[in-house]
Amino acid sequence: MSSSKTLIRTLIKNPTRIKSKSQAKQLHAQFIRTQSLSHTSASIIISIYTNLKLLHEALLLFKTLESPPVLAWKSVIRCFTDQSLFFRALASFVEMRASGRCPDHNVFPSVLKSCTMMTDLRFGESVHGCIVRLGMDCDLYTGNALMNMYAKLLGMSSKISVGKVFDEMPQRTSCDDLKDETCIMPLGMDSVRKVFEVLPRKDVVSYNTIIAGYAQSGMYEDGLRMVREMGTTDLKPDAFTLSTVLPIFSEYVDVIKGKEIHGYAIRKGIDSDVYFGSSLVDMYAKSARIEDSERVFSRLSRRDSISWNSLVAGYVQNGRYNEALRLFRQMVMKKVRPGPVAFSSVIPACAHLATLHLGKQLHGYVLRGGFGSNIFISSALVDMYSKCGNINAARKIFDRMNVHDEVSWTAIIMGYALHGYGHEAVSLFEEMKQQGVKPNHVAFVAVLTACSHVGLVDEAWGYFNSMTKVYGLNHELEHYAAVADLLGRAGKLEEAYEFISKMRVESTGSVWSTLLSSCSVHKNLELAEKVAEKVFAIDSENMGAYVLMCNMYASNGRWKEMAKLRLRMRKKGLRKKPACSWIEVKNKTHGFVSGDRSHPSMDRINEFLDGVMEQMEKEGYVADTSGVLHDVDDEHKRELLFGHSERLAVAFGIINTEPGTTIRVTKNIRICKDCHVAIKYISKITEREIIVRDNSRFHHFNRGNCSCGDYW
DNA sequence: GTAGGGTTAG
Repeated sequence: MSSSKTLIRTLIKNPTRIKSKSQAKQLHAQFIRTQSLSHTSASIIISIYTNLKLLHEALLLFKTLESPPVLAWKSVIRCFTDQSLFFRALASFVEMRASGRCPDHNVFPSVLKSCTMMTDLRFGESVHGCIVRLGMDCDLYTGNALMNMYAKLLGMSSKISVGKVFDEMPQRTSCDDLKDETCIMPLGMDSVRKVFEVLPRKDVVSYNTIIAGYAQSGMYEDGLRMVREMGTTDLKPDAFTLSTVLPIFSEYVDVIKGKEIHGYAIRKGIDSDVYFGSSLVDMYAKSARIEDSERVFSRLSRRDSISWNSLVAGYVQNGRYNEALRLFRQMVMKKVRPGPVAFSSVIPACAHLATLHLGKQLHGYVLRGGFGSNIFISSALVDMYSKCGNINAARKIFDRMNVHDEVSWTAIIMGYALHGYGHEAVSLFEEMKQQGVKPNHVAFVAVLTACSHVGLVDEAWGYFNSMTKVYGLNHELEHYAAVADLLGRAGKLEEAYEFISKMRVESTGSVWSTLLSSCSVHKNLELAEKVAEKVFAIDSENMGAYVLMCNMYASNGRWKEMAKLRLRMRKKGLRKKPACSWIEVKNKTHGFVSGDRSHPSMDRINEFLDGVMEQMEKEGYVADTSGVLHDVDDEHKRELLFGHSERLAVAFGIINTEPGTTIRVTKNIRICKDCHVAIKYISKITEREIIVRDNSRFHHFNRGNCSCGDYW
């Protein structure tokens, strides 16, 4: 190497010439040996150390400088930012200003990034003031960083910490120009737009930043407008642009536009990008094209935890719960660590499948991973425990949460509603409002469902009307359905019929079939026939309606009508979905199909049922065969009843668990009336708490009673 | 200096 002065001159021009860590250390040693380590040369070495990520060495050398020049300051600030030590980066910036050094345009991108990461908008605004005063608001990199900061911080206004950095700064009085600077900025994306317009030259990053800002604040049309504007310049969309734009089409469920982007990405060779790949998997899944998601996922050259989770979440969104769990397991086996988002995606799969043991396992993972206080996960857990039949565990998690939002409130309210504790649900709804949390559409579905399950007609009307009058929410199909259900259950069948006929949204087969089942409960065959025609007019293949009508004809002895209806079913190729129930015993799920005697424990089950039957009859049980739709004699009907899947599952549970263990059974269709009576007796005779989840709610059987109060 | 996946209902 030539003389130190020449070396310095060469390095100032191109400090990246030093490529290895040992080279940098050698250079440093050489300067010390020749006693030529001036302020300038030290700064250059600091900057070289920073480039090579030698944080410790850079800081040590920095500390030896009495009055560090700008180059040294900016290296150190960048160093801290790169190492995610954002507070220290900002503290250094304040110290630098206090020492009278004037920052150059290389300093601000790091400083602004630190403000963004510290979520301190006030500090960021004062830095912006500083930038304007130094005339650096036209600098491309600085402007891009400013846009990013405003987009992130103004978009999350409820979560930002105002002036946190200043308050913690020990020497804050020595930096007056920062402290007093307050920019009065317009809110939200307007600030970003303003910065964007000031920039004399824009690059791809400028466009990407503003597009992402619009996309993340839900201003999709403005985002897409910027993409078009970008097209009129000679700047071309890159991987960043595309992975920002695709989620807009997921939101719009516009698979045509999404596919166009996919095609463009293939032509540009961007389709293998991990970020873009995850957006693509998500876009196809949200457009109900899960096979396309699978195809994209299988072709990804590299997969990180987000790309895995995009497909897991996609499966859940499309109701493919077992596949979601399978993929999640596969991901863990491949040593890809699931983050908090992965848990909040996969836990709902357990909720839908009612697999308590898997849900509990995931809960364990969550706690070990330190995600116990994540509000998304906690809400999902509340829902999972309640759907798996354990409302007490759900309540415990709810009570331990630090903050409750409308989603967590709704989860617990819906939980109580489904378990038949309608009054508790209604009072929680009131508590939510009291605490200033505004109920949304789903919260109203929950509270109306609660009213419906316990027959709170007046309260339900109050809530239904308050939606539009107090909260400015539209009535959606689900709200109409809940009220119609409520009227029907309460026996106000004609009123319910009128209500559905006058709904302001298009009715569906399911709304009418809810009323149909009320007609069946209240034995109103005449109205049922009218309602059934409504159902078939909308949905001619509605199995539930066929079965209900067949049942009603059967219980009225109208075998001819029943046969006609069955013929109609057969012509359409419809087959009755077999009733099945399942139960978890020792972490294994056992399924039972009505009338199927193939389970290996069948002999023991029958032996148990025969024994318990004797006692039941002593206590006054009489088989209610009215629900059996077969045209056979009563003795045969009784036998058919005893083969019902829920009864088999309950019996299996009792003979395979310790005395006193709670029995949890899940059934795919509504629990049968006679089984409901029988299980009440069984709970009393065996002294067991038995919880049956059917397709609409939970029944807690205890000491001969059921939580539904026989109102379901 | 820029990007992707999440909770409640149906």
